[in-house]
Amino acid sequence: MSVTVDDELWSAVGDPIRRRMLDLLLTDGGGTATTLSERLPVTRQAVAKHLGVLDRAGLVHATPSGRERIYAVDEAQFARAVAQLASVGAAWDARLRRIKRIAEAIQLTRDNRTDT
Amino acid sequence: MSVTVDDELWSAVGDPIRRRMLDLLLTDGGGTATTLSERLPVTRQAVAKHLGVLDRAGLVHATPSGRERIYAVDEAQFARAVAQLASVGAAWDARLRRIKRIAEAIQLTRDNRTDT
DNA sequence: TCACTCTCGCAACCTTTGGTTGCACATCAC
DNA sequence: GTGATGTGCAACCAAAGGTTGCGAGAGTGA
Repeated sequence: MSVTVDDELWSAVGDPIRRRMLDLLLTDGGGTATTLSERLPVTRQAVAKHLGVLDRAGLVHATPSGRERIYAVDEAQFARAVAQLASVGAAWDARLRRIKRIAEAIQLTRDNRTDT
Repeated sequence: MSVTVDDELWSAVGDPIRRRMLDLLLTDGGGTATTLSERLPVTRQAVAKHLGVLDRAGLVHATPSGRERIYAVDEAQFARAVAQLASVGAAWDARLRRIKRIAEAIQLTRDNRTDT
């Protein structure tokens, strides 16, 4: 349970650079490795590798345009990814609540015993 | 915006082994590197390293007990982490919705122009 | 007490991943 | 055609995840 999620997706989103890239691509509606690298603390080649990772995870796709390769977020896939993140978060949250309830129940049991 | 989150936290949760470890610790209420490694596809030492990462991220803490070191999830910190994940998910979701709305607005503008 | 067993931590080593530089090739603009 | 710009590929480096091997405490039992 809870790890029904594609590991590739988590590791794609787990990297801070890749999260910023997704942010930039969403804000600007698209971009190339070069334009992205100008706004990131890494070189163009590093950005290109990250774009490769995101591409393999299906989160972005490239559109060749002349000598450029314009990348954009695949919104459907990205929405699915966000939904999966939310689902895992919700599962963990539910589990925490259950633990808390059990802990309180045990406390009650202890109180009863002390009473007796 | 959106990357207000601790990068350490994301990378801690980004690893599939560490997610399963958190799952196991939550389910069993605690465990040692040895007991965890019996239920994971990696060696005890690898688990110990992951526990170190989770510890430095504040998500778990160890309690020495005789010759064992029992690790348990720090529920408060973990709850904070889940909340941050959820918040980033919500931010991305909101951004997607806004993009969709803008796209529809542009479509309407086009339609108007065609009308004129 | 002494031997045995279990659990742990440390060190050495390997592989993958994120990052860099350097270079060759294609494309646009003049 | 020539120069500037954007891309991809290859080699190289450092950090992270993983393994094996070993030595040192902490329990257990004769």
